[in-house]
Amino acid sequence: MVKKRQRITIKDVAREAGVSPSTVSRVISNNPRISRKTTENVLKQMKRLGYHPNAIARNLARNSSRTIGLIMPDRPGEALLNPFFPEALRGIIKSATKASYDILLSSTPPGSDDFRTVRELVSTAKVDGILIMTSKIENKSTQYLREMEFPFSVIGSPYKDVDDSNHVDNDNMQASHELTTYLLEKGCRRLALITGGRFLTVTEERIKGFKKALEENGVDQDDGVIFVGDFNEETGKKYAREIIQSGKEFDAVVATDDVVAYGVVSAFMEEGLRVPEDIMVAGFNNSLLSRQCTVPITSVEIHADLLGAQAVEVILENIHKGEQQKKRIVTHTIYKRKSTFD
Amino acid sequence: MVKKRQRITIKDVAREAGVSPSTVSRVISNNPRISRKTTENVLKQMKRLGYHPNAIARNLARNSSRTIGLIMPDRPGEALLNPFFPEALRGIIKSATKASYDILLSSTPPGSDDFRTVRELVSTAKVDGILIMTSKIENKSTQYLREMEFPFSVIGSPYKDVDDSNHVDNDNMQASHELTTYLLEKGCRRLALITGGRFLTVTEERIKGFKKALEENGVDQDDGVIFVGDFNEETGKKYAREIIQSGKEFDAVVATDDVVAYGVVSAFMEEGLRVPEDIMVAGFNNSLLSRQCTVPITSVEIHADLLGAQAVEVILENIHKGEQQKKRIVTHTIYKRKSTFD
DNA sequence: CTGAAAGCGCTTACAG
DNA sequence: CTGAAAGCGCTTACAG
Repeated sequence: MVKKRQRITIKDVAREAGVSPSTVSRVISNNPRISRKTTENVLKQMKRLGYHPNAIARNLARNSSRTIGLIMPDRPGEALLNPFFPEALRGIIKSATKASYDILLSSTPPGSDDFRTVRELVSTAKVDGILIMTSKIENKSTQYLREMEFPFSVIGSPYKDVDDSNHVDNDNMQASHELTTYLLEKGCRRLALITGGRFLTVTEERIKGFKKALEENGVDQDDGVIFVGDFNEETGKKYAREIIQSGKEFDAVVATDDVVAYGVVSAFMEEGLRVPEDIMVAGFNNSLLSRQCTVPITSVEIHADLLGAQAVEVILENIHKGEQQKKRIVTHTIYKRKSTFD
Repeated sequence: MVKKRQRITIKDVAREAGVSPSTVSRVISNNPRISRKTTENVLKQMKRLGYHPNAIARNLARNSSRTIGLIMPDRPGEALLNPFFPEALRGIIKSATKASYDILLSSTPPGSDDFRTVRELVSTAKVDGILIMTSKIENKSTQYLREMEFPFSVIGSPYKDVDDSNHVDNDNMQASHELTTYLLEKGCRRLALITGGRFLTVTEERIKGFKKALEENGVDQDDGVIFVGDFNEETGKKYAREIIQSGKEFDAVVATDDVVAYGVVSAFMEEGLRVPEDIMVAGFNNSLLSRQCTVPITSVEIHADLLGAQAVEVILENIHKGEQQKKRIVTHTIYKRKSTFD
């Protein structure tokens, strides 16, 4: 058995300092009504005894945990490998730390789902707020949290046309619009867009931006073709081949993730097409891959770390002011590279 | 303000079920001494009232948090981008979930250090065990945890020749030995090894394995040159150029991380060398990059997810049996690819 | 400026 | 098989 060290409590400090536990407690929480002399004396004893307040007892008494629960992407396997995740995590930790909040990585058991985890976190009082990293259009969890008036925020856009409080996202329509416009300005006229699943809000937004740019530039909608796939290399390769075989002489491909764009470039090169000379390619997320592959790929940086940091701040405001925050937008940046002649 | 929902407590359930709070508590914890009839009745009331035990109160009473504190790599910025991290995290979460433990991502404020975070976690009783993801040779934190007899484990090898309890690692010497032997069997005779900093145990181990393989195959030690650098592409490029300029006709390079190996390959190709025809290259970590770059790179898979999962189990055994576990070894696998003619 | 007391919501020996 | 009581280590109105 682990040796039971005798925990030093507030009572021990009180006894040694010759004051009451209440006073010690007030010193801990910097209550200004305690005299300077008493404060110093108590602090001295705390130090001498090596006292540290027990967070759990404090949480119980205060009815708050100073902890934010993190709901990770559904399929951690894949999602964790996307650099978006660690970058967002970094922002989350940074913001939480600044406010002295901890992050609880709660565990969704296999066979279970997010919603269950969310309810569990709320009902057991383990956390003061919940940060959801998925961004499906449908979301029982956010509905539930809203009903319970429990502080939360979502990275991405959880629902369409319903309500847009408590989430943090890029302006995906605008980003897609800018990227497409940039390609049109480069002279491209037949563009393909490869997206993720249509159940993702981000997909819908990027399609809108893509179409809008075509329209504004007088490009026939039929020359803007949309392919729906997954966030992996295979999707890129598959559609690249389709694009070649279509015989429609595309001159640009926009992919919704760099790994997809990478697959597109690879397949083109295998088939003897040159990027960017024969066809331009651009992606999203500005990942390591987009920077380091043979033909560096133009890509939209979405600033995942800021998304994470802002999401935490939304929760904190929700906790402290009880406000359901409006949607917060994080800026994006297009990094222009060789795959589009830059 | 957030609406204060009246929390349903054990007392409410007790009242409705016509029993004492003690009995309800026993039902919650599946105490077998409670009669079947009482149990059913209590469960029914719990359900009817929507009761969920308060984890914080429970933790205080039990003097345990059922939470494991995770100490992330020092410089989260860089480290989080290494795929090792998310993969290990996945294993950690999986193992913790299975045992119904939560993970606390504790925040090391900037300007502070790991050790401080560790002490804070221990002294505030926020966690029952600590998992350290860094693996320096020197480590105040592990010393401290050992002295306090506080359950912990480390991924990697924290110290040399001192004590080897409570950590989980690959057999880095063996892995390096195997990889080197494989290259020697391919006919290579002048090998370069590019490592990370010498303060890392993994560096020392891989150097040992490298040298041992050379020795066993009667290759002159002078033909096995060691370069010390960082875990990035630049290191690879820099030493690749040195290798070319040395005029020593190297025929293989082993890099301690795929991103370094990638830099090596890039620089060689820029200089007109062919990989693998002119020189072979191999790396460690079997990252996406090693699989997806133009010349796929032979790499050692270290199974980061298993390292994470095992690290959690070591902590759990430490918590429950009080045993300082011996070192646990996780297997590795060499993936042979084009960069070494496979 | 400080203390006595009640309370946060559980658990668990002890007694029956 | 079940209950009354004490306790986990804090916080915080209330009173002075």
